[in-house]
Amino acid sequence: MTESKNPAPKSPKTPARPTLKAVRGTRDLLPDQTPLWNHVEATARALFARYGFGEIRTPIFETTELFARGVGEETDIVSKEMFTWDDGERFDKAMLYDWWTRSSGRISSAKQQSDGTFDAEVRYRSGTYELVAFHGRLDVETIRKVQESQRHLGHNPPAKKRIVVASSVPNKQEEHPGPDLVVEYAFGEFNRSSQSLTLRPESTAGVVRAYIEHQLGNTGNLQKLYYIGPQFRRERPQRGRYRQFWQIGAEVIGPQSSGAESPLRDAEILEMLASLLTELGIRDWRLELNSVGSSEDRVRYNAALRQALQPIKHQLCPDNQRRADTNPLRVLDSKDEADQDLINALPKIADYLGPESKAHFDQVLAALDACGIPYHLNPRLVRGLDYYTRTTFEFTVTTGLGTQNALLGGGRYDGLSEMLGGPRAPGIGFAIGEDRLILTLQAQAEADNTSTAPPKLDAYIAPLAPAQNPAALALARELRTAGLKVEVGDGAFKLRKSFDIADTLARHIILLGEDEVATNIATVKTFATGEQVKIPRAKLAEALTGIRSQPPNFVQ
RNA sequence: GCGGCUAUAGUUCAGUGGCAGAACGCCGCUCUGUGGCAGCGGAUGUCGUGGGUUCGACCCCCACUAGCCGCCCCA
Repeated sequence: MTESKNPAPKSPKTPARPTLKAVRGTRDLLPDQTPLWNHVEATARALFARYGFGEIRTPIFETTELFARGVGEETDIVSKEMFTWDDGERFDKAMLYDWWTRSSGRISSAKQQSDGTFDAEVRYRSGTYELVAFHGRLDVETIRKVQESQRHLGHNPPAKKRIVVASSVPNKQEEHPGPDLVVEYAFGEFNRSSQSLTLRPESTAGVVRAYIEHQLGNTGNLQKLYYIGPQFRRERPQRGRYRQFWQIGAEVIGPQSSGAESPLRDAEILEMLASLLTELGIRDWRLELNSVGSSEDRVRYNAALRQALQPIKHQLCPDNQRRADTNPLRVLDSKDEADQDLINALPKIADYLGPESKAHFDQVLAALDACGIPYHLNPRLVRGLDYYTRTTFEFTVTTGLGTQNALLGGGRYDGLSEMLGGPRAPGIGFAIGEDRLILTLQAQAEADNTSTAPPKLDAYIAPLAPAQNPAALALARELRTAGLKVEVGDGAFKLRKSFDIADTLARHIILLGEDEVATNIATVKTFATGEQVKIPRAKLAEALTGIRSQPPNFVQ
């Protein structure tokens, strides 16, 4: 951008142009990071495929209503932690006028003001007078005037003198300008073309919406779906917590006849997650497991909890006192030291499970035992989203996350599809916090003194003079075509510099001077050994492939 | 949303109410087809932004912004 054409008037102190930065809670992943991310994602994709999962990609924004109904209106996520905006047209006076003009009737009077707004109008609509005031407030005087003008035009005022006013004041209310008149303000109607949209704070609701919308249940088959993508929550950034964060998740959902409700599915998901973490090299993970029962069980338990909390409430911290009233289940989540004993003494959900829920949970545990998957029953694991039923779980780790030690979480959501207006479709799913997974891998690698740095290139081609540049690029093309990872230097570089660069980037340096180009025999030096050999061009690719070391694992 | 800590060179960080610093990195030279070591030389900053106190502020005070950590909550 040139900026000198119209220089701003000189001020004694030219204010510095603020540097543009990634917005709060978002970040860039640079090439030294992305290989690890890709490794994680590729590992997950390959593993999910072995379990019969297919990828689903849903939009990163949905209607706000989807999350309100799915995740739960009263959850913190929906009530205060989403990126939500109004997608409607801007509400202004010109738009109001346009809307009324298009929608019905004729406009009997419209006095346009110099500023482009309109004073007042009246028209018939559905048997009543409707008066539209775009400008200023309605008073009795205005209304009388309008009624007068209607009579002059030969209209009789309707018997029922209810006047609907398009108001730019959002609070709908009524006024009584006179004994025979009621003025009703209608604001909401003019927003009807707008829609509240939200960047997805999680993906399960969107996936289930897609399941319903595309009638995947009608196939009769179990749907096994996975996704990898960004999510958005408007929270205060912290370690492992970003406003745009990434989740790797999967859902198993289907009609009851497909076996979607089987405890085997719960156990399979958990076993798959254990395999994934192990395959990624995550050590010391811990599976916390609980059953929050069916929705009926939960109602009974909630009641019991409220009752048990009532007498001891005053002994709890203020936060827990509040939760005791609003959402007793969340008291169980509390980390408040002083309250722990009291909380541990509260009734356990396990004692309130109906026979079906109990049997379901027992079968999950039996399948996990058969697979040799270790788990810890945690009667206080209730989780934050409204839609969870029966099995809920969390995998935690001890390395790298500080207090944000939950690596992934999930559970069963047997009623979610119905909540979204869909068919009965029990399901279970999970979401891995990919940012946290990466942090854990990096912290582990650091503890082990191993590197998560991307592997080096196979070769760096150093032309010794600008005259060899074309030959260098031609050779690079040849080697790259053969599948080697190659960088090309520049003949303008001094040899010392070429060596320096080459050593940081690649395992081999290929020297290309006049001799090498003339004879088609390259000089190749291996940094690890210091060994230098002459290799004919025709055998170069093969030779470099042969001495390529194993690609290092990211995490050992 | 609340609380604590932090913000100085590309990076990691010292620093003092009175000339802006180190290490690493970067560039050059010693050394024109053989680097990593060593020596010598060099560049780089509106000291986060805005205001205030002061003869004088990177330093003290206030506000803002951002980051980190914790709370809330969550993956």
